[in-house]
Order: sequence, then structure tokens, then C-alpha cells
Amino acid sequence: MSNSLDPTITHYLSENNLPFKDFFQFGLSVDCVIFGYQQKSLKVLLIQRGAEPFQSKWAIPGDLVNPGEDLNASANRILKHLTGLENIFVEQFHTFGKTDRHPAGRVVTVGYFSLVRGENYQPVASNWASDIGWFDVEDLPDLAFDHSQIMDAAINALRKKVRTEPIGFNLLPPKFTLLELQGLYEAVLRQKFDKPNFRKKILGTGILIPLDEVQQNVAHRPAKLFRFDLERYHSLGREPFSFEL
Amino acid sequence: MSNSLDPTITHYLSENNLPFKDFFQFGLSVDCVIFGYQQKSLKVLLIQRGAEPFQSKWAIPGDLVNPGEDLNASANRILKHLTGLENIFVEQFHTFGKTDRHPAGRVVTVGYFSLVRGENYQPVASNWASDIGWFDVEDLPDLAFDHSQIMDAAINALRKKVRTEPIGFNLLPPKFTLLELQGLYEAVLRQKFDKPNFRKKILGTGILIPLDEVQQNVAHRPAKLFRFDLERYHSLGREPFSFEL
DNA sequence: TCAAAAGTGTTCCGAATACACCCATGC
DNA sequence: GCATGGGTGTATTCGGAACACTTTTGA
Repeated sequence: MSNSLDPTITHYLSENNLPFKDFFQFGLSVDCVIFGYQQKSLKVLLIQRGAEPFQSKWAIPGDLVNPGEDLNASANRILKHLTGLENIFVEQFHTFGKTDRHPAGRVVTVGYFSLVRGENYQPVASNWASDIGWFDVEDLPDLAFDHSQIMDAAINALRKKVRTEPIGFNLLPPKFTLLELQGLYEAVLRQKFDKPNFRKKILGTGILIPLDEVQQNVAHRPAKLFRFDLERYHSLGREPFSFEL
Repeated sequence: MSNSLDPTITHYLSENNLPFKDFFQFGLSVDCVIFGYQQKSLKVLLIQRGAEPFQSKWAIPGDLVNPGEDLNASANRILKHLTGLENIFVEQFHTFGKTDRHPAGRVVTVGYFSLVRGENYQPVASNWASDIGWFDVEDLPDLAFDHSQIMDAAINALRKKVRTEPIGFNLLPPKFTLLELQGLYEAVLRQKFDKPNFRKKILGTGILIPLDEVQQNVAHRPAKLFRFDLERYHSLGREPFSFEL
């Protein structure tokens, strides 16, 4: 990475009598809202801060971006650090840059949300987290910084995205039943669906592959297992005009 | 804005043997893709760079964020500066932070897109633009930096948003005909619509107010004028489950 | 009277909805 | 047997697509 200056920038700075350092003085962080689906509820993974400011407050996991690190790499690093998982679904949704959002100075944070399966993560104690845990999205504690606002935006982004793209599968194990899938959508969208119609709709898309496997050890008729077919999804034509999703 | 340090940050830095300055060394800019609708086509406003790097290349208008300035304020400042307009539709869509995206160093840019009506702007020459002009989105020149990528993302964000929320009206004058509205959607979505069905669908939403006015001096039956009713829109219940917009 | 665009009505079809009903398993 | 969830079929309704048609203006 070069330290030479962009003539455009220097020109601008001298025109406006501004010292150079003021313009490369931003702190940059990534915050990652990690969603999970457990006990038929949508959950988020939060950490409890181990230091001031906001010591002992719950917060969205995040970290400063390293100077030579891409934003996505930063988000993946946080996920790896916290859950031990790699190659999981992660997506940027909004950047928060209010001047007063961080008491230490101008720190702009890029918000990501991530979807992980079940509880198969490694909770890792760290220097910046005294505790870590899953919270129901319907019952969240007060959060540090502007994290409540970031959380709201993340949940809205998830709800919006889940309606138009088949990302919900990232919250389920690779093999799942249709009623598990329905429960997931009901939890995310806070909405009940009719079982027969849900089946028809999902199966009608052709993006689910029925497996030759069924549930084991259940006190009722065992359900057939399915898996999501990403290839078939991509080979579909889409997007009618709806205007009001 | 305080210059005191976040103990979390300093702790982290000392733990990792990293100098403080490395973490507040980010440059931050805002790039604003300005869309317009003219001659039945979707256009964007570009500037021609007056300085290196990428001198004389076309680029998305943007600027460094001032230290005490919110991101949205920055976007609005750029719009005001370039078009003379205030209070116009603007929305953040994505943040671009590849380490090598700017030759001068680590500059992260927050992408916004904006919708303006017709050509009622004041093209302003400036120290960082040698020229300025509208380009058809279907026929764009090579752009400076990673701006082609940013432009693609902006167009996709607009297409996605225009399907689910009534933002298209920001590209039209306050009073418009249904066929003008239809032409706008056709240009943005690259798709033809059936006139009778389009009318029924739009009118059926109840978000358009018919005015007691018609077109003047047209060589055919003059069309009724309508305006968009934001209040009525907000008082609507929405969102069925579509999964495939 | 003709061109051009505005505006309406009707038919058809497929998807979404609302149900009623049967099936397989563990206890 | 019976409780529990798995799974299917059908009738109805609603909205979208296709398209034929009439109306109003300027030239």
C-alpha cells in the first residue's frame, strides 16, 4: 500500500486549508450480526464487553479492520474467531457513520450479517469479551454504542432478503424437513403459514431435492428429509413485477 | 469529538503490538450515483476528473468525508454542490473497501444513489471536475478507480428497490401521466409492460391521486395528470410472502 | 378524416388461499 | 388405541396476462 498522495486529495486539502492528517484519521470497524435458528426461534450471538466503554454491556461482535485487510476478510475473521467456522454465509447490509457513535473518536463501522447452522460453534473467550451467548431476537437486552440501531437494521435486512432469495437454508442443517423449514420462515418473518400451501409453494420452485432418508426416533410418522439445490436455483428465471413484495 | 482512546482499542493494539496510528489511518469517502430519467432512458450524472490519478477519466461524483460530518450529510453536500438541489432522494447501498481500490492509500468509500427529477440541476465546474454530463446507463464509458463496479451495484440496488417501494416517482416531475410512469419503469427494469394492466395495477394500489388537470398541447387526446400520495402509501399494509419477487 | 396516444372492458389462466382429510410412528 | 406431527387433495378466490375495443385531441 502506497503512502503517496492523491493529487486530487492534496489539491482539495490545500484549497480548503485543511491538514492532511484530518482526512486519514478515520477508524474503521466491522460489526457482524450472527443469526442462528434454535428452538424454533431466531437468535443472535452477542458478546458481553470486558472493558470500558460500555463495560459489561452486551454488544454485537465486531473488530477494527486491519490496515491491509479487505472488509469481507475482516467479517470472516470475526466469524472464525468467534465461532470457529469458515465459509459461512455473510453479507454486508449497511454502514454506520454518525460522528458521535463511538466515544473514542470517529469510528465508522460496516455492518454485516451472517447465518450459521444450529449451535455448532466454539464459544471463545477473548480479551474483548467477558461472556458470549445467544439471544432471542424478540427479547434483546440493551446494547452498547449504537448497536441497537445496527441490530434493527440487520434484522430488517434479513427479513427483506429472506423473502426474495433462498438464504434461509443457511440457518438449517444440510438435511431438513419441510416443517422445519416452515418453522424457520415463521420465526424470521413473524408470520404463520398454511402447511399444505407452504409445501406446495416450496416444492413447486424445484429448488429442494428430496432425499431417500427420513427422521429417526420421532414419536410420530417420520418426515422426509430434503436438501437445498443451489445449482437448480441459479438456473431459474425470476423477477416478475410486484411493486409491493 | 473526543481524542481520548477506547481502552478496548488500546488494549487490543498493545496485545498485538500494533502502533495506534495504523488504526486511525483510513481515508473515508462518499460516492454518489445520481440517476435521472430523460428521453425515456435512465441516465447517470458523471464527472470527468481534472487531476491524476485517472485524469480525464469519467467517474462517479464523490468526495472525502469531513471529520465532523455524518455520512448522509456528506452525500447531501455532494448533491448540493453538483446539482444545486437539496432534499432529494438519496440512499446508501453498499460500502467498498478493497485495500487496493485507491492508489493513494486505504480509502474506503460508502456508495449512495440518488434520484433527481429531469434536468433541473446546475452543472457546476469545480476543481475536481473538468466536465460533467449525463450518460445513458445502457452505454457507459470506462470509469475511474473501481467505479464501474460501484456503478453496477448502484444500478442493481435501484432495480431491486424500485420493485418493492414506490421510489420511482422521485425521477418524475410532481405531476405526471400514467404512460410517463410506465415508461420510467420500463427504462429502469428493461422490460415492457401492458398498458391496460399497468394502469390497473398502479391505480389499484391507491397511491396515486388523480388531478383535475390534463396534458397541454399534445397532438392526441391529452392524458390525465396524477401525483404520488406518500401518506396513503404509508398507511398501507404490505408484504405477502413471495420468495421470488 | 386520419394519426397518435388515452383510456376501458372482458376473457382466460395460474397461483394463492382455505380447508378437510388420511398416514405412519412411539407410547 | 391415541396423540402427534407428516402428508395429500380439492374447491374457491384473486390477481396477472392477453387483447380487443372506444375516446379524444391536433393537424
